[in-house]
Amino acid sequence: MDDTPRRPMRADARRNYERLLAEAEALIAERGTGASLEEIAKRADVGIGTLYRHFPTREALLETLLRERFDALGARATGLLDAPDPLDALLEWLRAFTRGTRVYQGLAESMLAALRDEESELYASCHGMRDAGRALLVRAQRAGTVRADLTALDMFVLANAIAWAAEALPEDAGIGERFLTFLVEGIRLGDAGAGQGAR
Amino acid sequence: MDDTPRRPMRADARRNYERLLAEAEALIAERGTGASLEEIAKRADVGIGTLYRHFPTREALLETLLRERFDALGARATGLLDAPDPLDALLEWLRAFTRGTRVYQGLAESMLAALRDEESELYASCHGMRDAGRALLVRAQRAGTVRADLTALDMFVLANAIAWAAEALPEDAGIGERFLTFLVEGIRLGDAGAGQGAR
DNA sequence: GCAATATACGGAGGGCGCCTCCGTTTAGGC
DNA sequence: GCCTAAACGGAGGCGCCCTCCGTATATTGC
Repeated sequence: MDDTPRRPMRADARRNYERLLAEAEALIAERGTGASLEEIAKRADVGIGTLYRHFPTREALLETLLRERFDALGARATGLLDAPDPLDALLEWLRAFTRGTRVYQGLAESMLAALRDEESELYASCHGMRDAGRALLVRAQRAGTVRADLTALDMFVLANAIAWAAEALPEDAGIGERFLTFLVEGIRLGDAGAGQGAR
Repeated sequence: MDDTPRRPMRADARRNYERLLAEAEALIAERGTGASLEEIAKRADVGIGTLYRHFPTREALLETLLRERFDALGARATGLLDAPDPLDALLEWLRAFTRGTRVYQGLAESMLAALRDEESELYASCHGMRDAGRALLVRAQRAGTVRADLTALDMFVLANAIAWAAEALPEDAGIGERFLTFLVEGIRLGDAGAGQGAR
């Protein structure tokens, strides 16, 4: 809970930490979440050991790169709790989420993997965001506009699946939005009983 | 087009080919599509060079492993063209597809990757199946039970996304079916105008 | 300023996986 | 049985991961 160590970082350590982060950001933006850690270290002009000291796992590095985004998405969700239409609010948030997941190629994959491993830095780090998203879902469900049997976890996974698909066909710019539309149609409860007639 | 070479395979070649296939099947079932090719060769008691001679790429190997399944899925789609309810038929096929995609962990990923690369053996190999699926979709659209703006490619990608998600949470047995339900709800045109009221 | 020491650095090295290349072996036609 | 086209196998180069530990240096207390 106490992230601030008694002593501040040594000057060289802090410098290397920042260089690493900058180069990681650049290379991961370029090559995706699987980018070579050795190359990041090289570009940051730092030994590979130094990289591993600051970021013991690839996920730790990713987490640092993403934490701000997660927090922002959490805040966004909380803000949207006041929006007039709960379903629109949810859609809007899902949109923001999937867009955010596209910053780095491979991120959806990493997120889902993290979801299965509670030890993962990513898991902990996006916890708040997930909770905020859940609140948005619950509100829409209370309002009766989203099916009650949809779990927050399911929603999260589905959003990642959409991001994953969108990532895989990058030349198709509209794909994410299209799929989100399908998702929302699929989980909403229609104004007129949602045409559940057939089944 | 002429897959049968003039001469039949030499006996040792044929034997190795079959051993490789058997071990590949086993190891990929165990470890997913990313299984080590060197280990496959080792288990088949064959040099790595021999593996590469028979299967120049990982995809070629996968393709051989999967072709029968693809053909079966294609046939299934064609068969379902006679089913009474076009939407049910489509759902049934999507179910078969996503279930099939779960045989090997990582397969959805491989399929989507193949989709972007027309040179890929997998791309060519599942072409027939995709076409058969398309026919099923078109029929449902003609019947007015599926939104007309859904592309066969989109449907294919979505089905893979669902398979991908299901693969990522293997301990949750019902996830694939749940997500498929959402998908079908999302792409159908409801019996009573589908509650498009709000938007 | 100058030790003394806690911190931090760096990269060699072991492991694994990919894939190619080419010297060696062998099946099968004659 | 010989000869040759066909097939084999694995060494070796490359890239990546990650650990470990000898070396360097920033900081602190004097």
